[in-house]
Amino acid sequence: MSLSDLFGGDPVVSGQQVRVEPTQQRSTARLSGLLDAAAVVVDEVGFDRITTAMVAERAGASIGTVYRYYPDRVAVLQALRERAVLRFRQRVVEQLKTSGTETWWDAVDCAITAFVDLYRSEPGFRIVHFADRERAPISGSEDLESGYFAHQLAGVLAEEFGLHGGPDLIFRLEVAVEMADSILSRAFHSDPHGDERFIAECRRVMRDYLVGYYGPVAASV
Amino acid sequence: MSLSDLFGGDPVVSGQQVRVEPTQQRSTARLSGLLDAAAVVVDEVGFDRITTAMVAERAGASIGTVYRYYPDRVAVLQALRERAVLRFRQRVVEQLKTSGTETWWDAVDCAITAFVDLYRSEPGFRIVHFADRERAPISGSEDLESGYFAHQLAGVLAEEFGLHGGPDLIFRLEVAVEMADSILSRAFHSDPHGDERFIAECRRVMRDYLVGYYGPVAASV
DNA sequence: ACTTCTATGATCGAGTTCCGCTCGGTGAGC
DNA sequence: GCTCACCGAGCGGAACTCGATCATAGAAGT
Repeated sequence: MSLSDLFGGDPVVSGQQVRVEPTQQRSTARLSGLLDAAAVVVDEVGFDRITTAMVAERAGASIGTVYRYYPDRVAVLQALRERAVLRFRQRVVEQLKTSGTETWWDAVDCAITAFVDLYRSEPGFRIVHFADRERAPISGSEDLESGYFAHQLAGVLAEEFGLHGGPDLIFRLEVAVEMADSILSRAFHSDPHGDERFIAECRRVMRDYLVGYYGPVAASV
Repeated sequence: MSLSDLFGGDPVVSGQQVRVEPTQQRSTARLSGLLDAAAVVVDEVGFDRITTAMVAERAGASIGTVYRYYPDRVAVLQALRERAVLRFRQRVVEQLKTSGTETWWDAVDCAITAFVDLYRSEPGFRIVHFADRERAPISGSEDLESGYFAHQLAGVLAEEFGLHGGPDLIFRLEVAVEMADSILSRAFHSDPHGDERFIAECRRVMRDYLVGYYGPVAASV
């Protein structure tokens, strides 16, 4: 169970994301082009002022092309969100490899950093956010992005740093992810670069919360 | 500065909420009837599948009536949210009066309880949530519901329980409110009655977080 | 290899449907 | 009778469809 396995792959949440999987080369470019356009437009006009026509025009495509790939307006934004989350995971993996990761806190800290970077660099992410509660299926915990991510992170922390795994760890991590997401969302609400006070407080809260259960960082079990 | 002053009144956020303030008796009933209908419908079909026609029909009114009171579709949902938040404040005041409130923690605990009650009893609140980040003005902290509420709560805690007031207290309370909102949202996502594990964890997190800054509950100051 | 040739993927955009919202006309309250 | 409240057909615009048209990959022929 490598890091790439844990953090790669499709999110569980995705209903049928695209109507037709593109096979030709140009269409793959179209698809990502549509999402790029959607990202820019959603940043400019907001979540519910965005129209399919805007996205199409910005991407240099026609309306029909948008609907070839996405069943409706919101599906486009959902896809945008999912792509961003995928990039988040990749960034976490990247940072876990490069920076020396010795304790479980280093890993969590990496995730927070990646999250912040994502908010800063990914257009539209401020709007679509990390988890979409609205149209997630109302069943198990893993159907939520936070739950899914918590699940994965629990795997890493248990395997790589010997934290005691199991449902308790997953539960606490899900709580942690929810908290981090909300504080960081707040940090970026009024400040495109992220209010450092909230970001710092987020790290502190995460650390205190998890240390409370899993002991000081230095002597992780 | 009494409790009722602090928690009553209109939220700062509200743009023009209603177009015309109703003067006759029946129209007041219509207005709340519209919100009741909106609450039920939004629970059934979700935030962006709800149509003004649905609300009108469910309330036994016509389209025109909806638009007499609310400028657009989202304003209805915003009004629904604001009414719910108002009820929340009233509930907090009520509980602060009835249950013996001796320490600052009692007050915070009351707020959490009221929040949980609100999620349980207020239709549509699961969907419209506590704070509406999307269309809140992007400026100061008090423009957000969480910031506004934190501000008020800070006033109470400082005045009534002698906590050291000022911007730091407000900041920490805003972080606390954001965390509580997210954890409780999660608690109610898949369980209409609220997952007790998340609710309990919410209390614990709040307590630990605030105790870290303001000392043990027994010896407040 | 190099060129057709063709099945199918991809694109387009006018047209349809549906929804948000207006407004002039009608009824109810003071 | 004067104003407030209500209605609902109708308008504009956005979501979404669908058959016609173009592009591409890869097979078949030379």
